[in-house]
Amino acid sequence: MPEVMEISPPAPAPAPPDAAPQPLPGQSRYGWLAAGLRARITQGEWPPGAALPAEAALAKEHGVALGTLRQALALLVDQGLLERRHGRGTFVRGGLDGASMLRFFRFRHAGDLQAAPRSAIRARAVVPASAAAAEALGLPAGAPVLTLERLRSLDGRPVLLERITLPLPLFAPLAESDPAGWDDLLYPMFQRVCGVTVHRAEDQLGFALLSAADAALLGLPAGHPGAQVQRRAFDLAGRCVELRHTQGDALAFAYTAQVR
Amino acid sequence: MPEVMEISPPAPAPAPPDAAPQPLPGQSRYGWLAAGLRARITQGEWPPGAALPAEAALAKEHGVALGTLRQALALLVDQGLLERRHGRGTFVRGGLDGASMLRFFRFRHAGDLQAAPRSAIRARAVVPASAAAAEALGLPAGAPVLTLERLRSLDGRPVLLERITLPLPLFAPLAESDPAGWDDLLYPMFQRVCGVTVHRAEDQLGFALLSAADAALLGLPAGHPGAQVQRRAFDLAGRCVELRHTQGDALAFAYTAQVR
DNA sequence: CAGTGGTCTAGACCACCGC
DNA sequence: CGGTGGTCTAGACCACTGG
Repeated sequence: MPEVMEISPPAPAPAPPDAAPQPLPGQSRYGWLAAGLRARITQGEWPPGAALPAEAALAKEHGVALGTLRQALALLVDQGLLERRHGRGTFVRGGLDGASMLRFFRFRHAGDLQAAPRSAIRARAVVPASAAAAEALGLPAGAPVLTLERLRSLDGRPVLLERITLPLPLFAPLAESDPAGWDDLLYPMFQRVCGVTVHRAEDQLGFALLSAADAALLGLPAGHPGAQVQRRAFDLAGRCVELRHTQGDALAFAYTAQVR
Repeated sequence: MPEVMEISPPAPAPAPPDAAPQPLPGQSRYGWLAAGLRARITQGEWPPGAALPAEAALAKEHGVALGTLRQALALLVDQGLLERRHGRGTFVRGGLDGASMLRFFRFRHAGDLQAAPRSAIRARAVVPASAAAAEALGLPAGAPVLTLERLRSLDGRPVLLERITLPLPLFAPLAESDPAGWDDLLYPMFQRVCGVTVHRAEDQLGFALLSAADAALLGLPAGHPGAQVQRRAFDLAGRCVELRHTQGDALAFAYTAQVR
């Protein structure tokens, strides 16, 4: 089962009756189908959480055998785009929940039943993007971006300090609304307010000593070791829609990686 | 496609002509087949690197359609047990190469063309297992284990300090041979000398300051921040066959995690 | 109960590999 | 060229879900 996805998917709508609409360039039919379905999903024909038509219907619509259509769906499933539920249907996966940063840390304190993490926006600004940020977000050099500084707390104790960069035409609604009223989880709010689904992310982990100012915000001594997470988050279409630099107490860092 | 693997696989040999040999308890045929093939692999019928019989032959042997047999193979492929090569065959995957610890660090120095990492065994001993080690390795409390202390170097600079615990009946050959003659990569040597294939590992990443002695071995000042990797390595049958604690310069640590 | 995805079959033909 | 895995078909039947 090759993992590549072909380019130029077929037309979303059913084909004209003659002149075969799927001139398979040199690849598999199911790969082509998957690319077509992916396009219809990223274009919003089936929003996150919605159910696709039944397998039989999709197979008939594309004039293809059931097994072939199922192979296409399987591709999209292990790309994380779809989710199948036996007896219910095939659904477009929702976005990440935004609480995922805490998975890198162990902040439990002796038998605490964990309270929900709280979020406080400390600063918000519209600034020209740095060269690196523009590059990562696919913006022209110096394009305006929205930056946030955010402190996350557990049981009233500050535990994570985050600096977030968002591309600006897309996140304009957040440049105006009152941060005091924002949700504790950003990604569901991105979805609701800006229509942006954060679907996948790459987290680069590292360690560095905390600056005096950053350490103070986290209630730690200056020069305390900090765990650093540099995140690039992507939407359904694979475009980078967020840069996030997260710092926390290195001594609370714990993460399990699977090898092979 | 459920991911579970059924218990009590069918008999390895072809079935007696009557009295159906595969009394599917309540699960899928391909899951049952996969369990049977897995057993034959872990029992050494097809050693790592060897090719399985062709799909058609296996399907006929088990009295099953091609598609069903292919589903079973697909299960074992994404469990990492098998590897398929178009036009060549289906092969039992070899073990890990043992260089995988370095993937957590960036030790490049300005334009160096990287030399192969070197390994030096600093200490070897047979000792009673700690309670935690015995538990993890599935040994009785206080059973004898082989411990190694090992320093890995890049271009002559020490970069990683490792403390390794190995269960003893299994690794007895290593308790006697001369460590000076050992390979730089341990896992291929485990395979060759002890017949142990390291197939999968779980690495728990963390952070702690280095002790004065450990820091000295790494050429770092006492109390320098250290990245810690606590590894449990497993063989083809899923048994834990190695515990390894690795320390390195936290400031050289870099790892990228994929989020969903 | 009707509708969904999951399993399984028995074929055909294609694409890749190595000799 | 012969052997391998990869794709595709057109069906049948099973298992799960929800009203």
